[in-house]
Amino acid sequence: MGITIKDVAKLAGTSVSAVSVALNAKQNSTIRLSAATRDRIYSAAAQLGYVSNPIAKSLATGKTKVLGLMLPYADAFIDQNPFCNQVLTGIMQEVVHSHYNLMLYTATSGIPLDKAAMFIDSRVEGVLFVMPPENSSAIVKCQKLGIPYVSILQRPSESSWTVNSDDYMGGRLAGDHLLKLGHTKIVHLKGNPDVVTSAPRLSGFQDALISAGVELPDASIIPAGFDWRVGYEAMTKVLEGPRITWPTAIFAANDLCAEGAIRAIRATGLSVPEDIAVVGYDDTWFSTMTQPPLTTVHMPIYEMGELAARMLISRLEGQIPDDIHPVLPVSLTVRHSCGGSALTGTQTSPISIQ
Amino acid sequence: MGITIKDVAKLAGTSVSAVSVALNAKQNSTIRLSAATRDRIYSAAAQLGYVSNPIAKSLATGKTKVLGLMLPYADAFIDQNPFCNQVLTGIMQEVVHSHYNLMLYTATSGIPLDKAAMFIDSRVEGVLFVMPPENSSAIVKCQKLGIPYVSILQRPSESSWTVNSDDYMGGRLAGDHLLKLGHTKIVHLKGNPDVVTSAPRLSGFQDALISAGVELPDASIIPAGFDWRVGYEAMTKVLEGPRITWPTAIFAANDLCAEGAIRAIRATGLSVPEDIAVVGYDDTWFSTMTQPPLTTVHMPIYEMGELAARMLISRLEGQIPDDIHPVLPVSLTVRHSCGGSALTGTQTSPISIQ
DNA sequence: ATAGGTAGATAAAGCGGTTTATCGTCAGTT
DNA sequence: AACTGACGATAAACCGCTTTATCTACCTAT
Repeated sequence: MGITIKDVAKLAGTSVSAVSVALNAKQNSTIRLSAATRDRIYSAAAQLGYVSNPIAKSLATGKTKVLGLMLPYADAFIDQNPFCNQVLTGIMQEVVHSHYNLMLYTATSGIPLDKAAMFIDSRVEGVLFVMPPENSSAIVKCQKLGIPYVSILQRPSESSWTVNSDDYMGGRLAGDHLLKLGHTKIVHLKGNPDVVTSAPRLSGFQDALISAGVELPDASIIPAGFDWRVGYEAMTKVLEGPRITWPTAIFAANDLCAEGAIRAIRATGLSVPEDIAVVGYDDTWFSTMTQPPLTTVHMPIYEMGELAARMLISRLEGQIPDDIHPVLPVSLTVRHSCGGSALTGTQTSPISIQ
Repeated sequence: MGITIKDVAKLAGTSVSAVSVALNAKQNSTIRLSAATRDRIYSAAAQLGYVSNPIAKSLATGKTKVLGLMLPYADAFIDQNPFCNQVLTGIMQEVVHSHYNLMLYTATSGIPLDKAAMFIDSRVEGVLFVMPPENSSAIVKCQKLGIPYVSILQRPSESSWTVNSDDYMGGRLAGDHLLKLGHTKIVHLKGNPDVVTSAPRLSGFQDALISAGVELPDASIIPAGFDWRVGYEAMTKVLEGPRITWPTAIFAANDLCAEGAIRAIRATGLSVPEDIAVVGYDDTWFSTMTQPPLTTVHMPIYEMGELAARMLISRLEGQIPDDIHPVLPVSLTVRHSCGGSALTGTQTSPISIQ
């Protein structure tokens, strides 16, 4: 503990500058060192077990080698939505293999947004956002301070680098699949309107039906959300209507919502997929856990995390990628919640922007 | 950007030392400032939008106000085990309300442990470990460097502060519950042997049976683990034996394992709880998701995260709590996987060490 | 013999704060 | 009138590292 560059210099019989240069293996330094001096410094450092103080280094260089990660509202997501965990895993994978560390922050209830934004003052070099709210004060702060950031699931814009997946195509795939299985009375349990994925998923779904000449009345688009409870409630309401109005298929906002719908369907004495087919969205580990396992739109969640982290890091290193608004392709994972097991394997989105 | 304490001093017409003292509201400082000077400094700082540079502050004070969190092996846990997410949420709750920030790290496959341990060198003031391996190099490093740490789910020892829950009692509650329902042929799907919770859960379970005079043959203790796949496989193996050997109840390593067991039971054409009752362990959100919802031992996971963070922070602030090896009480959450709905509500562990 | 160049290294000035030691000034004592 | 303290504030050292400017030999070309 407490071994500084000075101690190394003293033991090696050199100046601190020499030690600094040697240990950082600077190639473009104006300082030149003989091999002999280098070796003396190396062995002195090794002997003392020297490890450089990153704080001091940061102060001198202005670089902290720390990335920030802002996860959405804790109660609702981190805990109970596998999506966030998988994004986190992807990000971690990339971070662990880099020279950066990750500072974590969650927008928690009870904490004023301004305080949440303060974590940026702890001198992160860049920030990753997951599903940031429309006018996130944290994002505004980054912009004002000129701190680079990349958002996962945010509407692409001039000022932000974003990583998204092809939600429109996801909706389309879900619709096409159900149509192919012969369904025409389909209900969409719509996602939370202030999450950017909700609208394009609906559009894609609508277009699929339109292309097939199938009508989608407004009454078939039910506001729901991303956890199972709202899925349950929305579906229950649907099934409270007269029997003739019942759909034969459901396109749910996500897998959790689909699970809620399935429960509601079961509670009415109907079964999935025999009476009503259900398509989910996300394809996290959870979608294999439902009864029956979900046919669902696969999002490359892990990859989105990885890519966002990679983009941020390369940006910090001065590189600018070809595409700062990548949209990753989605596919359809067919399991058992829609029947129609004739279709096996996954069906990939034709669009494959990487 | 780049507004320093010097700028504030210049504008306020004072020295930098005055600014430093004023803005830190030091009460025990030898430096005294008049109210007038204080005000001039405050308004100068406000006018310039000054925010102190935490890096420089850290270098000067030797405190970084950063906590480290080491989560277990990413592939296996973060992603797919709700346990970790809930611990994280609890930790976050506490951290967000403190003056500390959280640096995240995961032991990932493919990263040598030594490198993983390096994140400690980024000058965290203290570290939280979740389920650290027996001889974690990161823990050894903390000990060597004198960095305080608190482990969640680690065997209590002189050298470590730990937070655990009452696993023995958990096993006991599970056993008692099944016995009360009349079961005598019970199989335990045992947890991974290198996770500390596995052994005490088994002991508690065994003691429950012994107290009731019920025999538990070695063959009824099946090595399994903490994800659904191993639960499925273990259960399948059990059901491959002759019908007479089939148990009437299962005590699973955790909820995921229980889910696997339920699937295996279903796959054999039997049903839960009618043919075989199943008790899980953890009681995360996932345990309400299974069919039927799990009767399970409730661990205060969120609270464990909170408590661990609180202990670490108070330790860093020089306080020593009464108990540095707290064992939180568990309880039994009765749902539907064991039938016996006569028993409702939860049954709390008599032991309640806080 | 002298100027110029280069290899090898060092001294010292930051980076932006904190904190100790020091310094006037003015009121109160003796 | 000289001494003591308290008050209010400042200068300067320091935290550990980076980096620019500087310096000394020594070698080479003219």
